[in-house]
Amino acid sequence: MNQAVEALGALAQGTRLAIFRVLVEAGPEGLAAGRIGEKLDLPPATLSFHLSQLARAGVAKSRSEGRFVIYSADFAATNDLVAFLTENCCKGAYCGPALPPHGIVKMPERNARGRRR
Amino acid sequence: MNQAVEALGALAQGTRLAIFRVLVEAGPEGLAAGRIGEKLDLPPATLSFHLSQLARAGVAKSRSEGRFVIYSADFAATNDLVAFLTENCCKGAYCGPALPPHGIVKMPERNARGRRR
DNA sequence: TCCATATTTCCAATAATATGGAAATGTTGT
DNA sequence: ACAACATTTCCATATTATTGGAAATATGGA
Repeated sequence: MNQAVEALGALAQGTRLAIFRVLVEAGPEGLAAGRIGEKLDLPPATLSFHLSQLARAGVAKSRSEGRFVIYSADFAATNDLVAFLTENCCKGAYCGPALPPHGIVKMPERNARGRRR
Repeated sequence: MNQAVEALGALAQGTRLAIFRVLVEAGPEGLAAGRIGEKLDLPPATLSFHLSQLARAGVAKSRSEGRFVIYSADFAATNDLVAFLTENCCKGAYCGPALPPHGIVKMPERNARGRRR
């Protein structure tokens, strides 16, 4: 619960949500901090502040690669967050009316044997 | 995007997240403000403040019923929010590693003809 | 109408957060 | 060791959010 508040709080801010979406689009590979700053035109101090918030909250992670710091979205944490939000939803019954256009994260396609492609 | 920041901001707070979860559990029927306050032991002013934040952000809605005000979660808005968070995720490819235990909201079951049951 | 109950508004004190310039830190290549 | 670049830390400032007591408002029933 506290974890969820942290994660939501990290995303509940224009600049950070923009950063997060850049990271989601970038995928597991991630993106160097500087590239993110260029895309969103953010001064280094501001960028660094928000990246550290995202990482502290667990929705993004960073790894060092040479003199770059590569940030990427934490997809597992994001899924956990989404699951938490709708936990106990209507005690298990369908609770429309809206039908989601797609899932949280696409399931890997499977062949007839049930193996991932 | 602004809409998403509002929605996330509404949920990014301990008291409000607790309220929201009570509403999610209550389902579309909703719950009178007072009942929520009892469950979470909140003073009226505080409760009212947070309920109005949730409603303003669109993740909850209210209707009057006699002298009660019934609040309920807005499931459609919640789904939109979740969809937005993972939009353009990995440009369409599966982006594990975690597989979600279940969908955002359960799809209604369909029979062989594709009709809802 | 009058009373009991439900919810909201008003208000002030307190705390937390966002911003970005300047300087510090760390890393690579010469 | 030095220069060039990437990122973070330090700092001050401005803005916004949370809290709850007390009073106001609204509804239903006797």
